[in-house]
Amino acid sequence: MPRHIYNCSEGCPVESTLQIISGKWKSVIIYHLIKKKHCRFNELQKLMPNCSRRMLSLQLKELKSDQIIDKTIFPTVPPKTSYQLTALGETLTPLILEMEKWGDKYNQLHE
Amino acid sequence: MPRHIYNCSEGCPVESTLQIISGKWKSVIIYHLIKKKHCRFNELQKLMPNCSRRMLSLQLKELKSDQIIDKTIFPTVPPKTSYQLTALGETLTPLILEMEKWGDKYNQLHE
DNA sequence: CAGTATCCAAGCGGATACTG
DNA sequence: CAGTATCCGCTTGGATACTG
Repeated sequence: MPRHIYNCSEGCPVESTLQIISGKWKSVIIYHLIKKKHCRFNELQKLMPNCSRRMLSLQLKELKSDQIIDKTIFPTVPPKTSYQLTALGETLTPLILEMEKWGDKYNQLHE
Repeated sequence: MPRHIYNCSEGCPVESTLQIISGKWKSVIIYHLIKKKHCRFNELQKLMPNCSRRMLSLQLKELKSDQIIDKTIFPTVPPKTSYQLTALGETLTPLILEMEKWGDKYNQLHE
């Protein structure tokens, strides 16, 4: 899987950030994990009706490999999982909340 | 051109923000326009060596149609253009600077 | 419940050549 | 200089079916 979308030209830290959160649904996932602290797989799905199960799975996997989120598996029947932010992931909170703020204002303008 | 990537589920303003800035190079363009106030086409190209002329053109066009940037054309020979943020575009500054900040810290961790 | 595997279509995006 | 037009390969991502 190609993870070198941006070559991160020196002098542009924004590209480094994009490297981590620019996946189609990543910042939305992080947003929901900020709000709810932890979420199960199907719970996330309901919060993001336009994201397919396949895509959700892929995005979660990349976020995990970038150490932004953690996954806890409870070996029960039926199986149960829980996704939550890591310490690194939590440092994205101010950024994601800025996205929320801007989106709110933008929606006010356009309704 | 399909602009309805996200259906902007109610309750998730982050999706609205993504609708505007999630293009592959958009936040990088905005970042440079924040820093330099105005930029010419080739100037932006040099700042973003990994973005092709074609992509740069497309992203600028979308940002303009979303009223995030403006374009001034000087009818000289050779032709000269200048891109700058609109008032709406400037409201993205806190968000983009958060991206810069996070990228900076992330780069420090990983070098 | 929480995923993975396979298949396949659409469109993203690079390379190249051309224009005002 | 500042783009646009055309071609085309490759990835993205949906649909569907299957698994522990």
